[in-house]
Amino acid sequence: MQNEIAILREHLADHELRVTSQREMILETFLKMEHVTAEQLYHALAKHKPHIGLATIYRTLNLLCECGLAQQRNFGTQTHYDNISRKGHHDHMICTKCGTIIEFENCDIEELQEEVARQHDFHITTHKLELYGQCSTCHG
Amino acid sequence: MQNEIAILREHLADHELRVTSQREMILETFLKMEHVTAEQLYHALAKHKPHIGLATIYRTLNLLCECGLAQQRNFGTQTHYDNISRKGHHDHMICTKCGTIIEFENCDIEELQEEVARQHDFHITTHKLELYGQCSTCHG
DNA sequence: CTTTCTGCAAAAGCTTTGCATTACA
DNA sequence: TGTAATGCAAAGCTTTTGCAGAAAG
Repeated sequence: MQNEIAILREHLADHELRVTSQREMILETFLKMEHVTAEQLYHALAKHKPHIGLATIYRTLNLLCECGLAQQRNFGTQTHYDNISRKGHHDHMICTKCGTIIEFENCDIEELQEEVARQHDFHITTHKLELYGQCSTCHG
Repeated sequence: MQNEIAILREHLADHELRVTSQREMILETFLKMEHVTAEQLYHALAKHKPHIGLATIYRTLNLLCECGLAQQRNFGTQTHYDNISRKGHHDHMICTKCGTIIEFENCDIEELQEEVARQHDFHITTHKLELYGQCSTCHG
């Protein structure tokens, strides 16, 4: 966690932006949760003093994406934000019945992605893989 | 194309919905385009008589998703709709510099996805894979 | 002290919905 | 001739933006 805060601070310094208690508090809470929405963060921080507005949450989440700590995902109607620094890249299975989200990682798939990219002379910087279907409790 | 119209008609019949000139016209235009937005379809059909409203486009695109002819994708801010019946499933590389979208298909990746799903006792019904980066003309 | 940040409220986009009219079956 | 579909406009949601006051450097 100290590491992530350092990354954020460095990014802020590089862009002549300021370290604020809100930004650090949002990052701290973000790191404790998984594929979170802005709304969820807002509620998680509701008791915080001083009060943190939704606009600040969005602004800070965009900052986190810029410095490589977070990545946006569009599962349903709302945008989810994923921590990609600590756990490394991972992908998702989404149960379309109960909404459960299972995270997984697979190096072989990533390897094949690189191969496909090479065939098209394309340089991958990031990717998103989502499997939709039914989880074990939902397909009887 | 006759095939897709048949699929739509069957879906409509099964659900006691009606065949209309708008629905068939929207499907016909949809099949001619790639990863299209509702807005783009609306403009493509602007000259059509009678005039087709944006709400009808959205309603019909949702129908096409329900009967397996289309799939939603969230590339940027707008939702794109993909034809998944004729070409089978395919995935995308998106150039973050120029916005070019390259389509590809890779059976080996799909094979590995099934394997990962089996490990988690998960049944895949559909998936989305997007590779972000720079295309050949953008990475010098 | 200057410039950035914040919270609030208003605005902006995309998509959905309500309703009167039109059109399918 | 009854029910569903359409077009329009209004509403709904999520996200962004403008602005005056607060805070960082």
